[in-house]
Amino acid sequence: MGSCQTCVVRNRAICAGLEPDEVALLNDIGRRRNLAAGEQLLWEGESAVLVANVIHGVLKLSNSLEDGREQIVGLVYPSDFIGRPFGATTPYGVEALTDARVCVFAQRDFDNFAREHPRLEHKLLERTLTELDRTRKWMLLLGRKSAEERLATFLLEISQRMAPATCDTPEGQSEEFEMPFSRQQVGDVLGLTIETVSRQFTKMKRDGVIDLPSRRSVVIRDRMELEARAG
Amino acid sequence: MGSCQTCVVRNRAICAGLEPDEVALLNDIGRRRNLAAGEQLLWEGESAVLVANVIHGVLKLSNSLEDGREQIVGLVYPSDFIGRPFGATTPYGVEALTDARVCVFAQRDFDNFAREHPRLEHKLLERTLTELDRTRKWMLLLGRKSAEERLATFLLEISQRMAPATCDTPEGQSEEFEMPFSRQQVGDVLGLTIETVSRQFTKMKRDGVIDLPSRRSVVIRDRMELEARAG
DNA sequence: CGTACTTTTGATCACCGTCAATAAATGTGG
DNA sequence: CCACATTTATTGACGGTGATCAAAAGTACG
Repeated sequence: MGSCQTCVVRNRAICAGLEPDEVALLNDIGRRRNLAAGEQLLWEGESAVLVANVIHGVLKLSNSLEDGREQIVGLVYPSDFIGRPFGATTPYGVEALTDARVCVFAQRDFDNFAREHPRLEHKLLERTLTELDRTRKWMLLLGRKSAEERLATFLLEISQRMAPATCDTPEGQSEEFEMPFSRQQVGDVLGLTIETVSRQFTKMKRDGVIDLPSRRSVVIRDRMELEARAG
Repeated sequence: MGSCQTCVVRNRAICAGLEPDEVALLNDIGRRRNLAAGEQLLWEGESAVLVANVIHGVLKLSNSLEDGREQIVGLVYPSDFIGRPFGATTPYGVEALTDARVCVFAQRDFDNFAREHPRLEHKLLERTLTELDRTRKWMLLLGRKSAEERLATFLLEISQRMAPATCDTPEGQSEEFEMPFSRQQVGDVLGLTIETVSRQFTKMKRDGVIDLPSRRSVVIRDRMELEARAG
């Protein structure tokens, strides 16, 4: 079923930089799991039983209100970490947006391993700090940007995130990509309704900033203009 | 000028749980600094030169757009940690909302100390994970809640945060407190304009949910109703 | 007491949400 | 492979919430 030695994300995930014997130990306590698109891995508020690393696929982290309003609070890509170590409850739901493959650990096992391996904790700390920065930048979008600015910002962001999936360059941006999101999910990321998202897509296409060859594919025709519209 | 041994937040800040000799070392690399209300400690985008712990006072973390729109992305209270360890640039501005006292460290010194003291890194990791959870919960507010729900949620939150300042109980909530925020700053936290904030305050007062004895003081008259309005 | 700042209140408007209908894409069974 | 059902996205009409602009009231401070 695969091991850490052959893992495709071993150089980018938190496991990177561990000694071979440490990797072997981590291999023992983790196991691989496949998720179908739409399958839920963790539920908001449940006790925190497991953590995981993404091997491939895209997942969403979301918070909801009782009346059904939902906000996606994070998107998770290959090599990203999922879950809440050292905590009692999972603070958000986790659901696969595409078919995905993850490397899961019982939270207890992972916590113990982490405490004994400062190198791993350090990696996790750096990752968490980066994620906090990203999340706070997103708050500016949610609190202060218009619908057009939100969609433009979002398209620029995923054009970067989707790029490494196709080629091996760590940083880059592709002018043409498939979104792993439905319109509803784009709305849930941006704090907008599906109708507003659709109208903004149409407007940008009409203005020649982007092209929409199919439902979920986007072509950036004028990146400068898109950046200008991102606010 | 004060030392770690006599520090009022020593049992709650990241220093908690360190051995006496470790505390002494930390004492050597840090220094105290007083900030006047409105004084800026860090600027968004500048190189990350220092980190700090709050001893007393309240500070804001904020992101801005070129055109002046601002979003407060975090509020920092006594014993909280400020700054971006292990990073090149400070991702947000930090400004004192009240007169404040902080314990500052050169980022280099702090990073080195942290790497050599896993106990400290672990504390920092737990703190960062908790902060990330709190931040993500706030995204639901910014993305999906109405103005009334936002203000109600905010008042409930600060009634909790302000409580420990007056008494020694770690967890609690006071029905009467002074806000360290102007109306503009409340707006910057909630992603609303000052006028909308003011109108919502007036409405809640008119409805008997809260009372506003003075500019910055709030009395919660009907906590149940306030919770109902928080969504 | 006068000046400057903050907050409140009012009037108006625009953006985005809501509700509804249509269109397009996807899936299913004969 | 096509008819049909279902899901997803687009488009339209309309209304409400919150932003904007403007003025008045309240507060702080010399």
